[in-house]
Amino acid sequence: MLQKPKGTYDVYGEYGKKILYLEAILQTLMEKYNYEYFRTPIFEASELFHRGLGETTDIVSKETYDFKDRGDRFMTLRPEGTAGIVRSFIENKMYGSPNMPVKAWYYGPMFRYERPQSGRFREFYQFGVEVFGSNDPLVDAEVISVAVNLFRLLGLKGIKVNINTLGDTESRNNYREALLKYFKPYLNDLCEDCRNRYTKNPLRILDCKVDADKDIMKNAPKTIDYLNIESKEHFKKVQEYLKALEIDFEINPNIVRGLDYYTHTVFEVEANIQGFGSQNVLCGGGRYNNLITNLGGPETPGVGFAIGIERLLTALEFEKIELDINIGIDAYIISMSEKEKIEAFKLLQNLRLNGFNCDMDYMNRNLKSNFKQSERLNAKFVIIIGEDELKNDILTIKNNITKEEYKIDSCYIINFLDEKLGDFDE
RNA sequence: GCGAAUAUGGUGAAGUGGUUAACACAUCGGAUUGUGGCUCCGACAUGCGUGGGUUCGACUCCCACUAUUCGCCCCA
Repeated sequence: MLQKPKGTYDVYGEYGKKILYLEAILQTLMEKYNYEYFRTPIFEASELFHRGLGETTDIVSKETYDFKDRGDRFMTLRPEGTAGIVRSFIENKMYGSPNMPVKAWYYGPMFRYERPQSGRFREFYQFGVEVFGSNDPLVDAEVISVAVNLFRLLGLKGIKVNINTLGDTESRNNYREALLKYFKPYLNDLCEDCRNRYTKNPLRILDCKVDADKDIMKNAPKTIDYLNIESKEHFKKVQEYLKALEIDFEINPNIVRGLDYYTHTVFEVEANIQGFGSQNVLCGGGRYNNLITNLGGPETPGVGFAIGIERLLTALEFEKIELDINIGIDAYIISMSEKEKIEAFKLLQNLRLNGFNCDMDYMNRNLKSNFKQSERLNAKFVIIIGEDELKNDILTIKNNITKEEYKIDSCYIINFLDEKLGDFDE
């Protein structure tokens, strides 16, 4: 049997409704924040991600979907959203826009070649925002607030915001040096992964889970101690603004994030659900003041985050949060025999054009099966057209919940449904 | 890339080295029911992930592969 590729999934049924509902929420939320919708290509020149995310990051070195197109160009399925948006920002010369900052949001599939596990896929969806052009710590706080307010809006409790700062380039480099110097004598005491990280990405040693409890870790230099005055001030302001928005946060010096482009604020938003493990991190992001120049644009500050949609939906399920999705149809039409079918079909279209969600039998079911089908579809009303109905130009309509049955003139059906469906809303 | 578990019909599953692979749900047909939802009767795996091997004989034992799930790494 043909199967879907590893790490992908099909969307249909109830899950499909949830996705559409969530997408609608994202859209209205971003309208409120006055962010602009961006959609960039799903594949880009490989170079974009190599330069954007950093050659040595795991995502680029072992997780990208790469291919050569028929013109021998190296292409990569996007593993994350930021690089593409930044490319678009530069290519469309938005840095010249009079209404800075440019506030962008995006939503779409990302691809990473990884072993799938709970809440992790090879094709997965991310929702994210990016703000370009303002170095104001207020923007850091606003971006965090977008994520937090989305989670609040959906009804997630126990949201935890962890923040840290890497400082500006100078601070970050100083800190990196300090870390290398600090860990050098202890290299043999660290796990194999950490020894690897030492050369590749020393900051990541800090959030190692294996060595987390060792004293070496606890006494390691903290980013906070290596900040220059401006960086310190920036971080202080971010906290101030977060407090102003009544967003609880914790400073976690071990959050360093895996991508090379971060400077200053980095943050993660956790769901804090028991048994959810590493999936708890629903959102990650931070400020990246060097990324735009790395990709060939003018010096422009930026800050953003990404949220994993599959994780978010799984979290909602774990927390037994029901989304307000529309289940069922207003009416299901049954014709007793072939003779009434065309009337049923006409009625079906008429009702649909008048705004009702309805359906009819396409399978020539018998009456019994049709009633079953109406229940499967969660139809509020069943409309029956038989010989009598056809002859007298009336309809038999049954409330599928109260089982009350009515016979009405077919010309009143719209009014009837309008009135009766109103009762359902009360 | 590393580690672990699992793999029987549409679904959930039971099962023994040996002629017909339980059971339940779902589905379909029929009986009954004042137009279905209860009850009753009937149908429904040419096959037990794929390929090898052991055996007189394997769904049941062994090996390989594949897939799924979970964890690690990393990330969202």
